[in-house]
Order: sequence, then C-alpha cells, then structure tokens
Amino acid sequence: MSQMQSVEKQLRQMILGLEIGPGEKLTERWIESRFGASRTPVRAALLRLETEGLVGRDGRGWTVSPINLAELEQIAVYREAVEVAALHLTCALTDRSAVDVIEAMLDSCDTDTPREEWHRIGMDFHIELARLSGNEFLFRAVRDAMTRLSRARWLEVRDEAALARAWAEHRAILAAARLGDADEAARLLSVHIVGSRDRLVTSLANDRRGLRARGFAVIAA
Amino acid sequence: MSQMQSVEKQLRQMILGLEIGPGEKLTERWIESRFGASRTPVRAALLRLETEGLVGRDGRGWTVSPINLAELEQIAVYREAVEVAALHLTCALTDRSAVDVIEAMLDSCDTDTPREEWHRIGMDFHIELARLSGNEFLFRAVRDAMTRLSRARWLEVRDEAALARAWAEHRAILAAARLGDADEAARLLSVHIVGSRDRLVTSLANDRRGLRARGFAVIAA
DNA sequence: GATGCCACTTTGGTATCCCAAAACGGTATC
DNA sequence: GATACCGTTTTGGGATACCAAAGTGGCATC
Repeated sequence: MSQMQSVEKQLRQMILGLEIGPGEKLTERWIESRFGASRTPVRAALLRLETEGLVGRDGRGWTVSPINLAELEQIAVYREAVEVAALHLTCALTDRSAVDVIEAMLDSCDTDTPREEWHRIGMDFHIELARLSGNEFLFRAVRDAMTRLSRARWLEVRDEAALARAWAEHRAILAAARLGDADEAARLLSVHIVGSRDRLVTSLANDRRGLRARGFAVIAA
Repeated sequence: MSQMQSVEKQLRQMILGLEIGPGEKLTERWIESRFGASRTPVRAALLRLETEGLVGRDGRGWTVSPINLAELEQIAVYREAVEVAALHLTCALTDRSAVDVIEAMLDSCDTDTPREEWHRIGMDFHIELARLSGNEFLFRAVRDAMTRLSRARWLEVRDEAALARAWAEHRAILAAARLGDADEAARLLSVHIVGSRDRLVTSLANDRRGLRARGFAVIAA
C-alpha cells in the first residue's frame, strides 16, 4: 500500500475514533512525523479527508472538523432521501435474498459484542442496504453520510436502550424489504432515520458541556 | 488565487469543455508544462478532480473519465432522489420568492444566446433550485451530479427541440413550486429528469460512433 | 516477417529544499 | 499590568531532486 493510502487510512481512523478531537488543529509536520511519511503523501491524504468533510481549513492551516449539530440535522434529511430511494430499488429486485446477509450482520451482535462492533455494524447496516440497490451513487452517498455521522454516533452507542431500539427498527425494515413491500419498508426507514437524528441531536445537545470538557469543539444547531 | 486552485479550475474547464477528450491519458508532466505550475499543485488538482469523477486512475497513470452511459443512468436516479427531496423542502418554505430569480435565469436565454449559456443555465437551474432548499448536502449532491453530467449534456444542447422542451418543463416546475404544490412540482421534476435521461442516453448511444471518431471514449450502458 | 529480449526513457511516488506569510514570544513603553 | 511593536520561529504552498517501476523502441534471433 502506498504511503498516501496508509497515511489517509490511519489519520481517518484516528479522527473517527476521536483519538484526535473535533476542532483540534493539525499541522502537516506533525502528521509527517507521527506516521513517518514525508509531506507529499501527507498533503494528499489531507486533501482527500477534506473532501470527506473530516478535516477542514482554518485560515491557512488544517483543523479536524468540529461536531456540528446543524450539519447532523441536514445529513439526516439527505440520508432519508438517498436511503429511501435505494431501498425502493432494492425492493423492486426479483432476488432480494441478499437481505439475509445483512440480517446475519445484525444477528452477530450480542451482549458480549464490544461497543466498537455495534458502532460499526450499525453503520454498515445502512451502507450495505444501500449497496444492494446496485446504484453506485446512492451507495456512495450513504457511505459518505455515515462516515460524517460516525463520530457523533459514538454517543448513541453508549445507550443500551437506543441500541436495542435501533436494532429492532433495522430488523423491521429488513422484514418489509424481504416481502418486497417498498412503501412500508421506506416508511419504517424514514421513521428510523428521523428518530435516530432526534435522539442523537438531543443527547449531543445535553452532553455538549461534557464534550467541550474533553476538548471537543461542538457547534450548536 | 493559489496555483493549485488555478490549475484545478483550468483543467476542469478543459475537461468539461471537451478540450481534453473523455478517455484521454494525462501525465502530471504535461499538465505541469501546460499550465506553468510545478507538480505539487498539479498533483493536488488531480486529487480533487478525481473525487469529482472527472479524472480517474488508469493503472499507475491518470485518465480523463470516459463518458459512461451506465453511469449516466445511475446519476439520473440519484438526481431524482436528491432533487425531489430538495424541492419538497423548498415548497415548504413560507418565502418562495427566490424562485423568481431562477425564472429570470431561464428568461435570459433567447435565440441570440450562445450554446454555452444555454448549457450552463440548464445546469444552474437545477443547482440553484437545490440551493433554495437550504440543505447544504442536497445542494452539493445536485451540483456534483450536474458536473458529472455536464460533458454528456453538450449533445442535448445541440437539439433545439429538446432545449425548448426542457425550458418548458423547467417553467412548469417553477410554477408549481411557486404555488407551494410540492407533490405536483416533484412529479414534474421526476418526469423531467427521467425524460432528459432517456433522450440523453438515446442520442449518445446513436452518436456513439461519431464520438468515438472524435477520439472520445464512450462506455456502453 | 514475427517474436523475444534488453537498454533506455518516461512516469508517478516520495523526500527534501526554499520561500513568503502568519503565528508566536519577548521586550520596551505607557 | 496591559499593550504595542519587532525579531524569531513555524507553517503551508511551491519547486525540485531522486527512485523504482512501467512503458517504449530497436535490435538480434528464429
């Protein structure tokens, strides 16, 4: 793997894993020494992460994107549009057996499963469901949206009740999709996305003080 | 403006204007000498254009993305999802007077207007309409989708009848939006997008031979 | 004439150097 | 103690040097 890909991957992982806090300043030289690469691949990685919305410009320098509650709300609307469209396509397929694979993903989580797994699979559910549509653009849109939501979702995953609820909703969506009931599946998906957004924004707004205390920049809605 | 932005802008313009043909090979050294910049800004520009889908990797090197009919069809589905969602938001606004500005854009085109203007305004109609929604993600999705469609649309703009039809459909969409009739506006928009896609793919499939003769790579649906 | 092979060239990936501008820090001044 | 000023350091943007690998062309061979 090229250095550029390596730096990009590791830096993304650190940002998404909150090892580098939202709002934190980044310098190309720090990344360079941290990962043992020269500035050329570092700059390439930063340019990519910028288009993903994970880092941004702060004047002349670089900053890890803050958690932005207004942005989270807009992403939910965006997700609703693209995920519902993808789900309609999937329900129109004659062979919808692939939903079983996604159901198996959900099943693989139990009480012994670490938080990181719940977090990842909660996102992959939506991403893989979108992939089934066969539309590359809808798929990428969902994947990119989930990436942007990833950091904020670390909070939701700490709430057992919210997690159980999300999994139940995921299963209901799959059940409707398996039957080919596009309208019902889409309705359930919309409710799920809007509900998740509300719970997420509410708990973030409540925890805002705590997040700030951890040095995380949080921008209000 | 930085060299990077300058190179990116000029290269994008050359690609979108078909001055560099779809499928053509690019070397960093050629771009470097063509625009009088060093490889650093050239590289940054290529990385950006790659995320826009205008250039891609061909093994180790760079290639101007070919015209891909299958991709055009998928983009239409994606556009339909995001543009309809944006239009619903716009129709829900209490102040929809901004649609008049968009109508004025359409009015500015007459028989004396050069093809380039029709082409640009035909895209801006959709982009600006999405911007009215106030949702940054829907807006960017539409803008990026139109960018990807831009090159293929050069063909449609040569067809007077198609142009007149598109403009009439644009006006009908605005009329429904002005009244706040979201469902009717969305229906008209869907019909417009699907119809445009069909006409575009059909004429591209027909002209495929001619395009190939001009050295343009065209990938079938 | 077709084909395999080798030397040379070109190319993207990387490291490093230079520069102007911005950020920082210390000091003198009020 | 606050503040304005100036020299130093740091930083991102750009240019260039170097390298390994892929590509190219010509020559020898069959």
